[in-house]
Amino acid sequence: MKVTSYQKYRKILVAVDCIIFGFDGSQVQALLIKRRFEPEKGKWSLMGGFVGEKENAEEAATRVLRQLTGIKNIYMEQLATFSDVNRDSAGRVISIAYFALINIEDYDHKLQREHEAKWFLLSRLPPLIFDHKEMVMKAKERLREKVVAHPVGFELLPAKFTLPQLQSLYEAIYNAPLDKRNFTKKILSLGVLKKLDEKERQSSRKGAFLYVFDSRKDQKMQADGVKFI
Amino acid sequence: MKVTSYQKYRKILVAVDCIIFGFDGSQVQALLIKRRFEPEKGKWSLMGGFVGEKENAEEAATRVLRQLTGIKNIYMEQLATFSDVNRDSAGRVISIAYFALINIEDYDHKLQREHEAKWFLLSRLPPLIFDHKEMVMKAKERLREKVVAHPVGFELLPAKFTLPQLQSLYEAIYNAPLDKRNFTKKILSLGVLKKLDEKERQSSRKGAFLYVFDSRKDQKMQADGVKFI
DNA sequence: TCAAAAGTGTTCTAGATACACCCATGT
DNA sequence: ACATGGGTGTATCTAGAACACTTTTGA
Repeated sequence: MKVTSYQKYRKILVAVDCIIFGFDGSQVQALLIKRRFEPEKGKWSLMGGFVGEKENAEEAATRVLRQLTGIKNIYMEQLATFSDVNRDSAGRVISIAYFALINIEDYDHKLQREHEAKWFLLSRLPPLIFDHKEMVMKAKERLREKVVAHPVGFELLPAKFTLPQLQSLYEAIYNAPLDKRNFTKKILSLGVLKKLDEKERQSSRKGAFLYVFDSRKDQKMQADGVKFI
Repeated sequence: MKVTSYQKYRKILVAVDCIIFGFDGSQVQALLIKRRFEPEKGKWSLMGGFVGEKENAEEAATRVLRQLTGIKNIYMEQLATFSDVNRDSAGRVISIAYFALINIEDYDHKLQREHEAKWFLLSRLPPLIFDHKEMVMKAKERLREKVVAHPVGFELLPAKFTLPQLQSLYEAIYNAPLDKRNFTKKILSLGVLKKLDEKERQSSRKGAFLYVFDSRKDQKMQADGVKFI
């Protein structure tokens, strides 16, 4: 039985916008699309959508992410809600922003073409519509904070990766160089990596050993509250 | 000129809810009210309200906080948005939760009576309506994270406070005892406290020196990224 | 004079930092 | 043979943790 005490209040359009980060081996990038409808049609924008009647914001964001990337199990978390009265030039819309981390390799390139999507270096973002730039900046900040205490960085890498790749990722996130020996020592001491008997040989003659993330060990560590890098 | 491309989407009621933390000298508490309208009238609830046409969520939360506490400059930040389809039994409402820290002394007791508000120990919360319990738990977690790197704890204390009071606050937030000597050493080494020539004598015969928070020093420290406790 | 809380220093330990050379391989 | 990136160990420094006694004063 519905009660009616809320009837006098004005409803508002509710959207989600997704900040999608990827890592190309040396830089962190964000995935943007060319907006296909008015207002601001043709401008660069985050991928977004409206929250439907029968879904919560997380479901809406998951749907939007799958539409764009084709990936089902994506690392995603709520960032913040943006609600300024005039943030959208076409009317009152609040937007719940989510940030997501994906492995660029998993990304479906057909979908990329379909959506006119493009990866941009965080340091070279094009002008974005509305408050989307602010969203990206906030997401970048959150990623940095997050990475200190949680192993989210691995989401950005392929399943098998080398220590130099992992180090580059952390250097890109912190925007600062790290000492190779100290990095190796610390990351291995966490005990969440499993060394494979296999080498990656694209990037050097000697080749670098591949590792995989061992999520069982990670769970134990999360419980103990260990810090990453 | 308004464009109309959003017309086909369904609008949603948007509310804010405020988790208000206070500190009574030994325990962290949350301020709750008895809900005065249906549904769930008479049950314990967070203080909330709807986001109006001409305000953003932060303005709405500030308004709600002032209504309840009478305090104007309140420490507040956005926590998260809760959007489950059936979270409110009276219809689809999403809620943007804010958490706020106040000094219990600043609190206007007339308003407290007016709203049938009451402080509850975090360890002894009554049953709460909807998803408000989840909101409080998330806020508690955020407070703990926050306090590590930012001097937000001071918001919970009166302007003049003693080191033992400050220590009790941190012990309450961490829910763990701290060593008095290590605590004193560290907090003073931060250089954000100014010792007064005045003693507080309620809680001991010897009396404890009062301190004030020196925000100029704090700003410098924030820039340098120092950690609290 | 004693009960109750405030105040105060030193030692030990673990984690972070700084730092330089050899290795494996393709060309 | 050499250029390129991969891999490895040690010494130092710093921050955090552990730990106990003296001081003040009102009752």
